Amino acid sequence: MSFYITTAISYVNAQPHMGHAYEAIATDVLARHRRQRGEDVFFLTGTDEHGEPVAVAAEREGVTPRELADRNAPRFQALMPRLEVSNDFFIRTSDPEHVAKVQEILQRVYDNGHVYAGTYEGWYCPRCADFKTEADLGPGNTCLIHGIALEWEHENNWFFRLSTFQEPLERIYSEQPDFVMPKIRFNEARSFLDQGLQDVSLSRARLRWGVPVPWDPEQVFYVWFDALLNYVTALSYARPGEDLTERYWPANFHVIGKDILKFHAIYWPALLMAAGLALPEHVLIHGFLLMDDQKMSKSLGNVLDPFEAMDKFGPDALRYYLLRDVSFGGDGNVSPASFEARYDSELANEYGNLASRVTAMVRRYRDGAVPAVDTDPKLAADFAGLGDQVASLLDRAELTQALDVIWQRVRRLNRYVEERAPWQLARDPVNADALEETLASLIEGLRVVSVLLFPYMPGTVEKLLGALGTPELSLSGATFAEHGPGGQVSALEPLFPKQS
RNA sequence: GCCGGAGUAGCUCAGUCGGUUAGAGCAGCGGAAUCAUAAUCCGCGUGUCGGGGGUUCGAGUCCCUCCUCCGGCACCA
Repeated sequence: MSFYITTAISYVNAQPHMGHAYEAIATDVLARHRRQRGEDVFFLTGTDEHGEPVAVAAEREGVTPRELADRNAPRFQALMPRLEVSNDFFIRTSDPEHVAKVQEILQRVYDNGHVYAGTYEGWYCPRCADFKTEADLGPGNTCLIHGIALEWEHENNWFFRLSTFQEPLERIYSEQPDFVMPKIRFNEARSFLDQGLQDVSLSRARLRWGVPVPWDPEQVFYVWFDALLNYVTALSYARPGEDLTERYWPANFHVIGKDILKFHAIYWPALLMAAGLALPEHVLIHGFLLMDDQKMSKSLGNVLDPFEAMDKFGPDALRYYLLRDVSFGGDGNVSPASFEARYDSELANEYGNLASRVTAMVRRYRDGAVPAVDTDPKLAADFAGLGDQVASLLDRAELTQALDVIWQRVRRLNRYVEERAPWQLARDPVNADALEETLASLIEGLRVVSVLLFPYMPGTVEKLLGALGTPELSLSGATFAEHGPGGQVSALEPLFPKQS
């Protein structure tokens, strides 16, 4: 069974920030979870490099657009391993293979009769070399950037017949209520659709930085059409000498931010239909990370810096925090203070310390040998069905809820330690059976929660499972066994050392 | 203006098909324990569930209305 998941591709006119990290992490959790299920996963991310804003930013800095892209794209690429993000390929839309494939697919759209020559009219700023939208007009139709009067100009463009896909799209929205998730975004997309679709321009005549239109080399494609197609083109060249398109297309999930909903929920399926390609199963929209209820922005200064956070606490702590503290799908506040509070109380005290105390007791009372005895059915009952529950929540992209049900078991295990008080049982050999049942049950419980936590905190979990001598990561193994695993526990450094 | 969300304990939020004394975490106060990263566990909440009205045996949960906040409403990546 194949599973293809993508993030949006990042625009290279700026630096990576927390929003990019957040999306990549969330997508990675879903990808790793599916691998745990034994599915054939392909996970794509990358950079979007063409278009006006890159050309403008490059000119401002006195470099070519390609130089700017070549400088910034590696920063996004380097972010992935630092975040422990397990993407299978990193696409750059300036890749020649992508460019050729975009031309091939859009030529097909043209041949299929979905493109026509038209004229775009609007307010044009000669300094910006760009048309302005209604929202960008200064008083008296002036340019907000340059303050000069705009000119009403027109440009010959190629147009995409988006309007002809009104009914097909309506059918998708009535037949697939989970095409766009969560529900609120689905409704937003549908209400957009209900207002009626108009054709959109497919090309730009005044811009050189883009994919040339094959039937009219004087123009380049509007960057969104070039960018969206990355999800398909990447499969054709990600593995040299192999075309993965048959194996993975259509995508199961496109994970994106709510700001680009329209392009993915309306334009993208229409474009795919025009090209005769299958549609993705789900478009999954996440919210924004806020600071003091405002959208994070560098100019405000007080941001939670992902690099700083990782330097101090490690990538797993950041991954955990973002998916734990912000209910996935909605907007949420993040701050250095709440990050450190979660780190101390949950990662260090609850999970990290649980691992420390349990492994220490096995080493202290049984020389590290995990008793191969039956586990406590009372504790096992509290783990019944957990793996299935997590899988079912993650099927619905409920990343925060899934993490919560796992975490309830972390807390359960700390309670169990107190209930059984192994240090008291250890004082009298008459309690040896009870002690061994307790230790075996705790090790088993710790193993199960850790396997389930793997998608969220891969590095930490691998370290812990290694110390437990049970490195198996498959989801089917995340079942609380009736019999303790036996084996040998080795020494374990604190998983999340206290920082202060 | 139209459409869609949200308004629940000091803070952050959960509350599925309307049903027993409205929940969790954090913070605070008190206690137990000592295996562990001084980490854990237990106990402690008289909340106008935004205001008002209605339906119902019964509403945070449905309907109406009002108030406040946020988002979408077409070619910015």
